[in-house]
Amino acid sequence: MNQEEELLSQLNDVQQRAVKQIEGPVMVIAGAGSGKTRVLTYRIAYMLTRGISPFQILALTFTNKAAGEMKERIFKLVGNSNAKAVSMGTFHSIFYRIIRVEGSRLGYNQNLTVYDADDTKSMIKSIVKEMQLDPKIYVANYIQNRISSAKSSLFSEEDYAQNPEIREADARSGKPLIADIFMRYNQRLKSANAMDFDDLLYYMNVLLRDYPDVLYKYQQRYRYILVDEYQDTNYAQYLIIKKLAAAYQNICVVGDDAQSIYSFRGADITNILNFKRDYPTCEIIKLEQNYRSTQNIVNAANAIIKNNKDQMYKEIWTDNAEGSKINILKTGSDTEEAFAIADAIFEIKVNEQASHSQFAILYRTNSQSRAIEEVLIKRHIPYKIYAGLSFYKRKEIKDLMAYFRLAVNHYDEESLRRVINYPQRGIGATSVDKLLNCAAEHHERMWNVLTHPDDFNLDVNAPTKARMTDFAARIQSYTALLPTTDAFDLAKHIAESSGIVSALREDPSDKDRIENIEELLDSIKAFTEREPESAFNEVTGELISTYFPSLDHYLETVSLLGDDDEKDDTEDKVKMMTIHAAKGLEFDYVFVTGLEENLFPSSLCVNTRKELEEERRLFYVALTRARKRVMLTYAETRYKFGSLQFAEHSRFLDEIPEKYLNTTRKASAGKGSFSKPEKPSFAKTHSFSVRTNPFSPAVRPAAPKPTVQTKTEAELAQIGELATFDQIVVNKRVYHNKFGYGVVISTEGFGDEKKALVAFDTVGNKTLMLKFAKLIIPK
DNA sequence: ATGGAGACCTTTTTT
DNA sequence: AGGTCTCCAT
Repeated sequence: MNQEEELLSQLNDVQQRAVKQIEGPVMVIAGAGSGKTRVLTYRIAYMLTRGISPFQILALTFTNKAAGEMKERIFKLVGNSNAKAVSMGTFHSIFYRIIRVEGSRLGYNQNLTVYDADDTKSMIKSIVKEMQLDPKIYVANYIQNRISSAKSSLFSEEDYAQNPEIREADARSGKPLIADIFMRYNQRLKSANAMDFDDLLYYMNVLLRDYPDVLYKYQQRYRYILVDEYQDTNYAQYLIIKKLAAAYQNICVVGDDAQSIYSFRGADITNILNFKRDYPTCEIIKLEQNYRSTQNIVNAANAIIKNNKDQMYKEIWTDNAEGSKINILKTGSDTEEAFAIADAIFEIKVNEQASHSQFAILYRTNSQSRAIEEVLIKRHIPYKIYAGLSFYKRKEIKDLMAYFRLAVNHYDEESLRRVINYPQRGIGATSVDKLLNCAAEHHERMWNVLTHPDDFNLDVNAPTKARMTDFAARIQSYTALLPTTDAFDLAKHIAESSGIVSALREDPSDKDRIENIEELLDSIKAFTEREPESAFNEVTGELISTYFPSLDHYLETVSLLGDDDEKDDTEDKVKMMTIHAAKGLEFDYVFVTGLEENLFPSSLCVNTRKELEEERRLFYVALTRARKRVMLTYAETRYKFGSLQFAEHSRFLDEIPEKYLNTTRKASAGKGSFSKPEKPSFAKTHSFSVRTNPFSPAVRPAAPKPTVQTKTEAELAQIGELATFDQIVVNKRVYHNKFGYGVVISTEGFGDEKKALVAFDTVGNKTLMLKFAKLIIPK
């Protein structure tokens, strides 16, 4: 067999079609677990074996991880040398490279800095302050969102300011000045020689729109274009692809409309739904065979997604075994939910000889992880939370990187403001403010005022001025070292001479931070030693022989990196993450937790059909992560923002046909540790009551009517029996003659000294001395 | 200038 | 509950 035949022999018929159709527009609808990555990588490998130049191939992904994995797999198929020259990466990283080459046309210079969400947020805050607006009305997050959505839809700041709908919407929301903020925001970015993430896409569009030679160049260069996760593209991405592909029309998009879960970030599902309209001659190939999950899981997931109106027809099926039915596990509280999960993990581990690493616990929101984490610790179950704070977002890392950035780009004001007095060097807030105002008055960059204070009559005292000059000189000394000192040596030099490390050494509690800095330096070391990933001239494809691993190159590669999330599969740990984070991954045993109304679906996403359908797709994604088994859990009570909330089970649970479930959903009386004999509970009587109005401020489900008047002995007897001290345990539902219904949160002490903290539905938390408080256990 | 106490605000988030 | 931000007291 030749290489080509060998590649094809490893694919099913439909996959082969998707791989072989390399000319013309192709859309591959890849159901969950249908071998999407396989098709993409084999397609590229196939093109290479057919003699297509790797320089002509552009493969776009959403995550660095996806790009990395694909690269690795292609290397394995066709060898390093050929595959390396394929332009494969995230939208942002590929366009960032092009913008660095072409940026002078946009008024940017080579040392372009990319501002991350933290940078832009702090910039917005500072603009709001500068404009003397109320930061409680002009909330940074909100403004950030408005600007980001605008840019993703290719609205310039003028478009934004002039669009009547936008003006009206902003006026109605009491924030008529967002357009002005937007304008200043862009001015600041430009003056800082910086772009935000959205700009990388926005300006790429500008280049292709306004410079026909640029359009022509990249159309000629990228004759074969592949796009992963096409359902997640926003308008800016969509249009770039469309323009680049216009000349040769060799465009292959791969995606699954059923797994579109990022519309809140501007992803536009209509891009995939309208592909046929954009490319009437396109071939549509559906990968419908699922290789991942059992029949039960596939069928249940199909049944769920059928409830969505916006979708492309497809019939996902599998040859795999029927498999276990799905378990639904109802518990009294978030803590009980966690214990039930721990029990189930233990049981499955024993019964099916599974290892911890085969389990994943998924949730809608990160905040749900804590209760689970606490219990897993108690039960000595090793776990790893994939979440939240990226390494690069840690304060000490950002601080040090700010020095790096400033050394490369003196106009990077966010970095300048961050480190001008860190570590403390006697340039306090007042002085910085003076510097800022002075720069603003003269329409000058902060850096220029800093280095020439007298030219601008900067009003600070002589010692402060000297400290400022010192600081600038220090940064300049770093800049001078850039061309000759490699990234690691310079980074190390900066870490030490800037005083960051010594400042951290002073406080023993900062030991972790020092370790993080060491870790960063290690990774920079690895960068300097690594063979350059793309030492090609982006335009000509020429090999660049004079590549030097400098700190500015390091910043270029790292500025678009999320977390390295060493997905150490070797570690035998249960994995915990949000469902969003789980997309694209698979596990043998999957717990989907918190299946409660207002949590999943989220209370913020049930107002429109589109929102609800996205939540449903999210549920679909969650289910289809599992190879062998799915366990769905929900709790009747849960702490939310510190207070106890009652919950109904999620409507999604009702959408799973009974035949795929292990137990009847109302009374989980089956065997196995998931099921608990159902005790008379609050939820049983109330969980099917009328849904609460999502618009009403009281999100919590209807609680029993507050008892204003105290009741007689006889009436109390109707409610339940007087509790003994022993019966008062955590999560127990109780009734108090004055405070009404509540749930025990914690207890303390024993016998006559025993106290209980009770969360009452109407009057909040009370600590009660049990020998005085006559608590009743409701029937 | 700096730190501690209170007020405030909470989704998901590939880049 | 917990993290972040602001403001006031030192």
